[in-house]
Amino acid sequence: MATGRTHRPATRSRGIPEATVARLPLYLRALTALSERSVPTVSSEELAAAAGVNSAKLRKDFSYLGSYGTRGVGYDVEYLVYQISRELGLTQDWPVVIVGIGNLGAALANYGGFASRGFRVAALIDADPALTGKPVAGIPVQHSDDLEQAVRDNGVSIGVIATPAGAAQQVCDRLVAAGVTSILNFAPTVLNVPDGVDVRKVDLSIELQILAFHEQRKAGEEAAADTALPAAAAAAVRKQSADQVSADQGPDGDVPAVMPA
Amino acid sequence: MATGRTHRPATRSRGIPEATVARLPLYLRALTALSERSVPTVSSEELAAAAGVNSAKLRKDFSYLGSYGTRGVGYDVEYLVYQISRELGLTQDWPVVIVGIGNLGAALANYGGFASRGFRVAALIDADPALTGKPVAGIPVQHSDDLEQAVRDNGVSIGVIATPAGAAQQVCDRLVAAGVTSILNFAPTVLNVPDGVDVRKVDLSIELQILAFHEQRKAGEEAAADTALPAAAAAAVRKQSADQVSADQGPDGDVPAVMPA
DNA sequence: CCATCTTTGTGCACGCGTTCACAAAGACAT
DNA sequence: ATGTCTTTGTGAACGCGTGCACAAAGATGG
Repeated sequence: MATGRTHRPATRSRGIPEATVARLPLYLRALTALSERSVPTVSSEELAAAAGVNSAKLRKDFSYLGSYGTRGVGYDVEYLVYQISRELGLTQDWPVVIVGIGNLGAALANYGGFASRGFRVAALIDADPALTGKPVAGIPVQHSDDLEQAVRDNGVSIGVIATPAGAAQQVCDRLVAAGVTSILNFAPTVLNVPDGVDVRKVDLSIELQILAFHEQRKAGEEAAADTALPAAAAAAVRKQSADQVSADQGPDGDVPAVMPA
Repeated sequence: MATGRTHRPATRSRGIPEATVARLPLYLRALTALSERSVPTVSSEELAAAAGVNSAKLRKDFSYLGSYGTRGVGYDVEYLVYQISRELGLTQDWPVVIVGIGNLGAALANYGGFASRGFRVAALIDADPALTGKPVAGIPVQHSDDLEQAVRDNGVSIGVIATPAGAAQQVCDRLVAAGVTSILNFAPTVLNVPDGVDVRKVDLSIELQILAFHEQRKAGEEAAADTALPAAAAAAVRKQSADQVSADQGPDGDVPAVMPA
């Protein structure tokens, strides 16, 4: 994914491992909550608990950013909030464009977690003419024809794709051609992009499938553990017979994330 | 698998690495698409390309499931679809309950990718009395008071939390108490659960923040290149120079303040 | 039946990420 | 100042995941 890293070991700020970057938003969230409660300092142990990670991992993560803690005391909350925000690039304004204003796209447009972290929804795009001009989250939806102009006029470098799978690649190509270099993809499709463009994907059904795998494993172990089971696991067993739905018609098509309206 | 005797016989789910499990849904999606096009067999190279992964990785992943391929030919699409579906537990019906029917919850209820993979939305729960009884995606919303009963009546073992952050832990506790053992959490909060309960989280803003980090890095490199070279060569240089980055920029002002609910 | 060609399955090595464990650093009390 | 106590920052070991490279396995053609 990430384009070739440098041969630079860990000089200054740029040696930050990908795994650490992925956790910085977690720390930032926990720190922001502490900041609101006017907590002045926090130890690695406390903050790690709040962020749901190991304290040693947290300290090592922070060590990549620099030495921002005080031994015997902990970390200054406000200072750390600022440092992490700066490192993540959240001290600047990031205009984003959302393409595909179905259920999911609309939910994303309304999502408060974006605006509060410097992400500003600059434009909403949908192929359906019936939606054009209709306001969603206070922003009028623009037709797909205006995609390129919306990107350029707003200086957008981050695009969000919430279209059906079939349209995703085409939308992606147009976004990239218009100058977008980072894409958050909610469509269940693999996107092909040129070098220099980052893609992150969120597939809602994949997470559920992973849960189902572990759930099945748990159920199997329980069943194997004790043949005669108390009422406790009755629910698990009932899954089988609850609804023997096999959505006939064979394999599901790869399904659009949203309904177009 | 000639050396399979001293180690775990990878016959069952026991030996499958977590990273492999996370990719199985990807393979399944690609295979399903091939199946719809009535493609009989597929090579690891082709399938890997369709799934967006390395072919060696794919072969190794499949080797954990067993030897389902034919050397010189490839993999039988239908057979592999079945094997992966079975491994993931998708051959059975998974009733799920969605708690928090806001924009996101409603989008999830309407999401086609769930039903097509054996996940059936058994109940929708929301604390707002104004929503009670109102149908969303054809399913009437139930009040929070009915959470436990909805879980038990439907034999639900997978719960989806799409509530505001402040309500998530409480909802989680109630779900777990009612018998749910797997939770997909969309609320921006760390959930505490007892042993034996799996939690996977999806935080929409985290993904954007990670993109912003890389975007900032790219912008910094371009800026560094621009100062050193004529603007015309900037694009060409972008990919090459990844090492040196100007440390900081001026005070940009705005700092992300609060976490939404 | 043998030769050749294709593609799988995997041994191996390497690098990243995680965790442990502890010395160094600073706060604080006396 | 000096000692004690707390907590950071990190060296080092370990384990997992990834990718290479190739032998084995089977198909295919002569």
